[in-house]
Amino acid sequence: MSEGARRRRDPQSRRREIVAAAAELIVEVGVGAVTHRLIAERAGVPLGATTQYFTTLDELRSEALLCLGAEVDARIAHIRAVLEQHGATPAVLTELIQQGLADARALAADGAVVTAAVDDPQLRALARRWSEQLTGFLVPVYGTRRATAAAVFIDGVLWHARIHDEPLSAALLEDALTGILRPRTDPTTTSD
Amino acid sequence: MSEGARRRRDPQSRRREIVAAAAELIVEVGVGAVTHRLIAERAGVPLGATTQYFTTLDELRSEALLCLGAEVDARIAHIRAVLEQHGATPAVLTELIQQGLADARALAADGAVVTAAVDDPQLRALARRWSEQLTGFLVPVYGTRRATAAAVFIDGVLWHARIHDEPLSAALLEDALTGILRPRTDPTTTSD
Amino acid sequence: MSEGARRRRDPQSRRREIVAAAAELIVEVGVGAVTHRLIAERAGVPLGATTQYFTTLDELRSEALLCLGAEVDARIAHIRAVLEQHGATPAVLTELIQQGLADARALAADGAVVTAAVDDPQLRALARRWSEQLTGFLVPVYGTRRATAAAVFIDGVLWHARIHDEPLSAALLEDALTGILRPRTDPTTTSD
Amino acid sequence: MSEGARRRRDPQSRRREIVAAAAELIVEVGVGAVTHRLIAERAGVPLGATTQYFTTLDELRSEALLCLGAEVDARIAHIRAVLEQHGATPAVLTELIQQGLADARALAADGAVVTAAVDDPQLRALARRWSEQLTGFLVPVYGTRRATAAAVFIDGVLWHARIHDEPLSAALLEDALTGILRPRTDPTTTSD
DNA sequence: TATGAATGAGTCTTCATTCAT
DNA sequence: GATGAATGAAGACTCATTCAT
Repeated sequence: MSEGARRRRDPQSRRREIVAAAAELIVEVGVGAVTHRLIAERAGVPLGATTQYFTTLDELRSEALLCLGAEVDARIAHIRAVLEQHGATPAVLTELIQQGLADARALAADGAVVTAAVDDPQLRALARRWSEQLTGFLVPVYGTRRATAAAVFIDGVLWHARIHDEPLSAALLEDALTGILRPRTDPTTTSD
Repeated sequence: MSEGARRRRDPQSRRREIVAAAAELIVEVGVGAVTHRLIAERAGVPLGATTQYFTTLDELRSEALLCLGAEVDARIAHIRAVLEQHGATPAVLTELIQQGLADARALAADGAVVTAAVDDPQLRALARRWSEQLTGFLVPVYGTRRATAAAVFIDGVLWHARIHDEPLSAALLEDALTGILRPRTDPTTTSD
Repeated sequence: MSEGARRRRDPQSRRREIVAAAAELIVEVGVGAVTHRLIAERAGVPLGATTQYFTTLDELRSEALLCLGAEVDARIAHIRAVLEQHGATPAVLTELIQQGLADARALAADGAVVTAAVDDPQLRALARRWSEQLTGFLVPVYGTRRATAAAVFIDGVLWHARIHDEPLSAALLEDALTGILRPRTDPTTTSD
Repeated sequence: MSEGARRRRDPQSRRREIVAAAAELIVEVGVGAVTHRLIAERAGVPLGATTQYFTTLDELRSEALLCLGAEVDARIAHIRAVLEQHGATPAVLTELIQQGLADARALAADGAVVTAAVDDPQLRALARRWSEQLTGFLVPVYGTRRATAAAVFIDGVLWHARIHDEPLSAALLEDALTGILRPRTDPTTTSD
């Protein structure tokens, strides 16, 4: 009847809220520091709710990481749209990177997923998706090799941002991407 | 005499063993998962020994991270030597990267330091040293901008290796580095 | 069902039992010697229960001390009632003191509070309450100065009892109180 | 040869220093908070020295408490001298009390002894000495009963000072002592 | 003899997980 | 089903005491 009661009738959304809270916390405090209590408080649900929907904290953590992976997908969708509309030129990529760097939360979220993936084989596929998809957008234009190299460089840029205070300049980014993506003069090795 | 006998008294090396055990564990399970118990077991010392030499687990962790940092320095010294002897060409860099990727332990150690640095301001300087030094070697030849870009790319390569099973090909690395480090045709922006 | 069965769920009274156990122990072994384990054992609850209800041992200690303070208040209420009914004469006070001395547990409890208060500024107010209230009852009859002096003397009597085996005689108490509370012959300093 | 060597040749004085350090610490942090390490640091001796001279921490603590008792004796000697020279009048006693209250360290030291004595039967005799001796000085003049009452009052004054910020006035002290020590008008109960 | 390293018992505290209500 | 109380296993840390050197 009341709002509280209404909410209680929707286990599905409560579950989602818990996962979302866990995901937030993973980004904020690291995957190893999330606890049932922390999650319950953040989600605004009783402690028991966090064990009701998830057999194990580990399971909840995994689902939260999956949720962060979904966020990555959302950001990739945006990138794909921009690349399709404006073309995958170094200038456009540079602009996209700079937008990405400006979103500290997203940067931290991606970092958390990758960090967790290093130690957890199950997460590796998730962590790879970001660069795989980005590579996928670039392959039709530049071929697998250069596309991969560009994605690798962009990953390097993101890690640079996580441990430096000064961001890399647009000029640096664009120059490097231009160099990476330029056609080879030797036609025997053009793309693969 | 009996099994309860105290261990030999050699504080210096015991301390070193504990730090080494902690460093190993940081690399293996991540900086947030090391505990006194784990370290004591790995080092083969009683639990109390890990608290005798270090006021705080945090202090022990820091020292272990410093120890990993020293390893990084050792690797950098090797890189510098090679670059000075053979020249900092894309081919030589590629060869060095591939050597680096072959040492899974070193790769994981560097990753652990960087990962820890993301959340700990005190470690950021340590984590930056690797790319700063590498950049420093390249600056005299390529200028700051391209040197930095190359270092960023190489960091990207290392992160790629941490979450992929198949390594990047030498051709990809060399092509990309060649592109990143090539002289600009536009003389107004050559180096900085 | 089996021996591993959880205890009944009655948080309120369980909390009270823990505080009561802590209070008992403070009286018995001193505020500095109470530990979670000791309290848990005395209260007949598992160790974890003592930390579930109180964030900190300090918090538990405070609550126990408060609880002892409440006992003091109860005794004071009794004293007030007697004084109001029979008048605050030396004879009545002497009788009350002797009743107080007969209750070894109460004597020890008051001592524990005062002892703890010496080192802990937050407890000082609590420790002062006893003599302040007693003084308050006497002020209307004898004025602040003599009332305070009488309370101070009575405190001395209680401390005497804590470290002596033989109690002070009623005659001694009554004589001293008579002397302390007698009207001054010099009218210039009568009461204040 | 050096000063350090000379000191090492005098185990007796080193022992004394350790006991003195322990006594200081008991007064400062309470009898339950002294540790070997704390004592060693305060005394400026190596940790091992504190276990070399005393089988047990408890033994060291006891000796330190004895040492505090000796300090009490020294203060009593002073009091005796003053009382013998100026007479044990309320005015002289008041002056002495006020001197005593001004020495916060001594006040704390006496308190520590009494507090420890409450829980430790072995110390009770020590704790009683102060008031017994004071009583002894007054008995020849006032008789046992009034002398005891005065000593009890003075103890009350000292405890008052330990938990109040404002000291009792000289007028209050002198009035009370005058009342306690005055000759009884009824000759049947004069002294005992 | 003097020192301080070695050890393990014990302290507070946090939590995952279970399960009574 | 939903809640949060219950429990015990760790975790970090401190220290008395022992004993090699």
